[in-house]
Amino acid sequence: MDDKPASRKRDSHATRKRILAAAKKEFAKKGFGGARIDEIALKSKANKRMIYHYFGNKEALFLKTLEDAYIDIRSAEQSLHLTSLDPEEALITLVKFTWNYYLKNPEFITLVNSENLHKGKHLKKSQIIEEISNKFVSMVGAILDKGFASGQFRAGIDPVQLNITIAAIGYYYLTNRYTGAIVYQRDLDSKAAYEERLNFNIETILKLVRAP
Amino acid sequence: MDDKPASRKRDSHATRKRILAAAKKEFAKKGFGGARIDEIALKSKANKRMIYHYFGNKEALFLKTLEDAYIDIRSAEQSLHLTSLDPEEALITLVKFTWNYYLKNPEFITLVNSENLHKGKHLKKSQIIEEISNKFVSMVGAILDKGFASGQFRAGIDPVQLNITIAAIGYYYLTNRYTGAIVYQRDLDSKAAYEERLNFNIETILKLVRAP
DNA sequence: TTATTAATTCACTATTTAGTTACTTATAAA
DNA sequence: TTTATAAGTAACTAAATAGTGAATTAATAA
Repeated sequence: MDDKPASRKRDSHATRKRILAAAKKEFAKKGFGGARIDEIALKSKANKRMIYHYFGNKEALFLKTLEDAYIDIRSAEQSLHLTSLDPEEALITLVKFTWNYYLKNPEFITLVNSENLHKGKHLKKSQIIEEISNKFVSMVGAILDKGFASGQFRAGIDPVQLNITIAAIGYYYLTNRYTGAIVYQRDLDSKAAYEERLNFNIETILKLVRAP
Repeated sequence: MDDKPASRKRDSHATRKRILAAAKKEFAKKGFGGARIDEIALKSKANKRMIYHYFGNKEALFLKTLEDAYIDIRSAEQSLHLTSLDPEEALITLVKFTWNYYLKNPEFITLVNSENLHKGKHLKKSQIIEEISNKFVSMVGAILDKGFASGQFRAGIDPVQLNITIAAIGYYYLTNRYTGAIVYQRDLDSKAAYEERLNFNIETILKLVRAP
């Protein structure tokens, strides 16, 4: 009758996953310094000892959490297959994707912020990040080349600066929407506000790249 | 002869200032959660008890630190007297100022990041922020109006979105330059890199506002 | 069945932490 | 000089914190 085995009482894979999921939330919510290992143990329903058993210490756990976050966004970007689109359409898609990814994965932003607060000391130790980032930059470079060849884009646009700008205009708005709402005395956190900002961002990028 | 009084052994004003200066550094370096009151006491050469005497608790000290940071940048902006400049020149000046302020006051960025991690809970309690921010937004609005009247700028640009964008393209680059250097495998932290980015940012803003 | 391996738990520690109690002492006004 | 006020200090606490030693127990291979 019951073809599912009784839920395993010992499952290192599942335990690791639960720990990483809880760590992502905790680090994202409170930053590296504010995050508590005891809280991660509690939320993951793992014994605290297991965190040290699998990940070593708080810093190594943070690095693994951060690596996973980068792997997730980069593989999502790859699956957009932007190079097969019309160049302008490709950039619009990228701006939209970036915005929506940040919006739906707020942990990504706060993890990266926390890592930058520590001047990249954890990520520097990572083996995997450079590889997955390379593909991404060259993809945007290819879009720019294609757009220049077709006469849609102007020449000499640096793909790294463009990438940074695409990230910046979404990332900054979302990460700073709480102080922004106070400073600008405007609701920046509603569906309508999100839509307005995304349209503004698309316009910004298109005006930046279009041939005169 | 000696018209300066011998340095007072009791000087509440000086002590408050030393505490605030140390708090700014400590909160900026480690975030709210990572900052340590004992460290602030040590660095300010004040007794820890004085911190609680003058500021109440860690959260209130953080709010005061943050308020001072906002007051500083807003008053510096006011003294640019942008509205008396040619509109395009005014925007270029603002982009340059914003960039250089962030560059020379890295604490501002990390304090604001930390506050946003906590969803603005401290700044919400502030009385003073809204007042000083109002002036700023209307100043940029006035520049845009003037530029439209002269035919230099296009119509319908939202000053709040423009402000956010001007901040974003500088802020994001600088706050994320450590992970950025790893991801993009490029030195983002040199004088040449700064200059390149600032020029790119000026270009971005001008292309965004210029009349077609 | 037995031995081995590894997942898991429990109880613990040394240190750090925000915040406090109770005190001393310099300053300035009356 | 006296006295009130406020600046400053020392010693403390209760709770939290990252990290550990050692035992227990479930799964698996021999």
